[in-house]
Amino acid sequence: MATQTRERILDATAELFRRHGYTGTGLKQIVAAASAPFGSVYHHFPGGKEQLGAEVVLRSGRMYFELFELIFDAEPDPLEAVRGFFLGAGETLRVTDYADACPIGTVALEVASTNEPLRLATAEVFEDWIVRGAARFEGLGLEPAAARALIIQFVALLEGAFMLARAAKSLEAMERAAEAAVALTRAALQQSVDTAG
Amino acid sequence: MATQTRERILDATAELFRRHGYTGTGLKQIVAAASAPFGSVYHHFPGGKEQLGAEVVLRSGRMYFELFELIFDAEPDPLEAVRGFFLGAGETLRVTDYADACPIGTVALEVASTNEPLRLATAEVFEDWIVRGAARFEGLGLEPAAARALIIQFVALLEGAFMLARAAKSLEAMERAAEAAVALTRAALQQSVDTAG
DNA sequence: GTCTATACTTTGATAGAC
DNA sequence: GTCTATCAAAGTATAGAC
Repeated sequence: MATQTRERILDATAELFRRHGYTGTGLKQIVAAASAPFGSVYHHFPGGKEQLGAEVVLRSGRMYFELFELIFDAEPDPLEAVRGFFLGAGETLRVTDYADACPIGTVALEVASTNEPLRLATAEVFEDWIVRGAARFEGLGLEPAAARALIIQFVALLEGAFMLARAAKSLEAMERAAEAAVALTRAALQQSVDTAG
Repeated sequence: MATQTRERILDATAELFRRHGYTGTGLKQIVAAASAPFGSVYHHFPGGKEQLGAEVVLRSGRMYFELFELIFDAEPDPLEAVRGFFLGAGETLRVTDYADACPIGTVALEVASTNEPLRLATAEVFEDWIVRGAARFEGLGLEPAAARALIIQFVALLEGAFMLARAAKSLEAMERAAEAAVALTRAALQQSVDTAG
């Protein structure tokens, strides 16, 4: 079915983007990994590689935020949820030999100055994470500005830790990032209690 | 002179890596930007693009750490130095229309799973920053483990903030990263005083 | 030794057979 | 509508003129 081919192409592209980035991933590589004929890329994505890339970025962004929500729904203690999210990302990294990190981060740095439609797609994903993540922290009593600041610091720590961990093939940076995120969250929650009280 | 050509090639490559990344930068693009004949790349870098890339990564790593030391030598208050370093990086980003970030970060994510010599070069740079940065914080009274943790968190925050800032073409993430770095530093210094006292 | 011309591969994209 | 054959351009690398 056509939809299945489309799905396979999107999945294969996301996988390849994580390992090789946007410019490092060829359309021929993609159709080979998706077991699809070459022409099907342009059938399903008339805009070519750029359109396919943008859809993969947006789709991956949604999937990662769902994972974030899953963990925060399951863990009542926000500090433990924060720790669990970072260490879970680290565990995925480790079991895939430090290959499966965030497909958006790599693409974001590559295209920021060269491909405006794709830059906008990465910016949209990050802003969506920030807005929806901030809403969660507001639910814990944080002021809007404090909640937004905290989630921005999370994303920066997470993406930076992905970079360091993949380069070193070590979880050390992810563990230190987890500790920083927990400390920042604890301080923000404490601050909100002090202000309210 | 031969050395000048070599320098021009290294400078041009570093500049292009920041904007287009490793796979996105072609050798033809490099020699054009450096006003050098094509053959001179292989004359000065017999290992081709890979050797050139590794040298650029190591060289850029040294330059960025020198900048870090310059700022920390000039500012006696460590909290102000931390803030100044992050905001200075943000200012450079802004005046270059969010193009001139860290040439190592982009390359690091691209090559982590595809080019082992280059991955090792990026890992070497990050580890060098961490070791030498930690030495500075130990000088302020931090335990070795605490100093190492703090500088790792800095680098993660900085690289992550570069990513978010370039995607959004906004300094917001860099400003929040600066605040996080200052807060983490303040807490670490306080902790070391408490322990010593 | 500096540089030019070229070889060979792979890229994104398209036209047209079936 | 699915897929194959092919395009022009750009990629890295090399051979050889001067």
